[in-house]
Amino acid sequence: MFLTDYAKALNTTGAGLYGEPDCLHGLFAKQPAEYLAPGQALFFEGDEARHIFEVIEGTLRVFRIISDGRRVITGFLHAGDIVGVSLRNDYLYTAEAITTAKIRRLPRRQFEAAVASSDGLRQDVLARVCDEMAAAQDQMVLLASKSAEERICTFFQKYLRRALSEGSLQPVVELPMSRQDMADYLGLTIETVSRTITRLIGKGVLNVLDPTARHSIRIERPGMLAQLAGDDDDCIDMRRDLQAQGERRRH
Amino acid sequence: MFLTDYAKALNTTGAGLYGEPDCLHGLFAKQPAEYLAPGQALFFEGDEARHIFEVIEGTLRVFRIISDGRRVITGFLHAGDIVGVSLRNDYLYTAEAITTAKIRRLPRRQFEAAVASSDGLRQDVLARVCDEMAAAQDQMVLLASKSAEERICTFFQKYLRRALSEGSLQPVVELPMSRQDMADYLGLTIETVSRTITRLIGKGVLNVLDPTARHSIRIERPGMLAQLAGDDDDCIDMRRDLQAQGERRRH
DNA sequence: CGCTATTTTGAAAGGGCTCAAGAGTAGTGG
DNA sequence: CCACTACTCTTGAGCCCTTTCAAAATAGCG
Repeated sequence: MFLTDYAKALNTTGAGLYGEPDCLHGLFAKQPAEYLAPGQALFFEGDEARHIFEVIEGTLRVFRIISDGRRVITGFLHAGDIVGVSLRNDYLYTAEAITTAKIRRLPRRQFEAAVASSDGLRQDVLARVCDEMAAAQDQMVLLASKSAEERICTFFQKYLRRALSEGSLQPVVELPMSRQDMADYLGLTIETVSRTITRLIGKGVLNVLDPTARHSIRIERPGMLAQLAGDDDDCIDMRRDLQAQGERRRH
Repeated sequence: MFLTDYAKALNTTGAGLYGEPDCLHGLFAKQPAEYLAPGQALFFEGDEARHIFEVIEGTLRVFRIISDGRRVITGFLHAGDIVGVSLRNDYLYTAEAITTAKIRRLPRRQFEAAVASSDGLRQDVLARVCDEMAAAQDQMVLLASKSAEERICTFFQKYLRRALSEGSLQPVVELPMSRQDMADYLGLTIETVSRTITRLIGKGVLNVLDPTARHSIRIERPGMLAQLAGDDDDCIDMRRDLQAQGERRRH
């Protein structure tokens, strides 16, 4: 069975035999698509991590349930994301569809065989793991030090950037997730999220397009949003100085 | 020059030629040791990530300075830890010695060549990256949802586990870092850290061994510490039920 | 149109933060 | 040996932001 799997991996992924692009997307391209209904889980925390998944369409939330029953969302998955790479035996979290989602899956062994046999795939995997770690770091900084307003603005700014980089001509972010999802992701309560957004509307920073569609938000003042997000990069200049000070102090 | 590096990598690491153990530690073993004084930086956030490091002795803090000048510590490094793997072009954070530290370094290219040529090394790298992601997840959960007391207890518990697994016969944790370091790591202020520890001493959970050495802490009631840390695992049973409920609710 | 789920809004309480001062601990040099 | 200084840590009081609890408003859906 092991050998069969391995052979299949070599056949379907080709390891370069078919001249496929050396990227992960190509690996999944030939797998059948699967669909998840909103609220349906892709896998559960604690389950044996048998597959790696690529998200083709839709959005998923990745979360853990803690002892008091609350939910902590550690990230969202969007089209193009791969989930399950940086895991060992078991899934560390549950992944659940927010919208209807289209995904493809690959058995772990098959995935690993393909990656082991291709430099290009290895680089792609490494790059994605690096991005994942960078995102985790940013989230730690956000949770450790930012106010509710800064968290919300950082969140919107991230989605605004995504929308613009995907060619959107208008500064409008479509948020598939609920206010509760945002709260669980940002380490806040739903009330604080709601209140903060109301306050941002009051300041003229953003606006809800249509009361009917509270998930579409137009950013009226992107510059102000960036400021309120509170990670101005003009502090980089200060860092060396601060650290130099620290060293001087210590000696 | 590229070829030289690559050849050197193959020579020194052997890719199995010399039968070295297929682990990362072996990769670094032949590099010269370097020493860092307390407070000295190993590298700075934003620097080009030219090397991978292994910590041989001592403790380092890994942190970022945010725009308002505060410091967010995202982790500590101890003997046996490798730093710099899950990075791309630049270091995302500064790494700085807390105690005198002994480290070894390997040029990035050399490291990558060695890893590319050895299945064993690849597995080791993957395992470490997985651990790093798991730790980041745990930290996000801690920062998003735990009270000051829970954070402190979680922190002590982690160090207690480490001490016991390293063969310590007494429930004593030696904390090389300052209260300020703990605060910046746990997303609290130094005052809150201090007050919380005082309160825990009052409850009889722990004790500071010697006023002279405030960094040595004896855990008087490990069980109570675990409870107060607030991540009882008896909630796993509930998770399925809760999630099943969620699905029922949605349909 | 009526029901349910989600979101918003309000008032009160609490936990951690800020500001400020005090205590304990090296390290230095007379 | 002790005064002096610098630094870390502790303790105290008041305040502010977020949470909690409660209810109203709005949206989604059969």
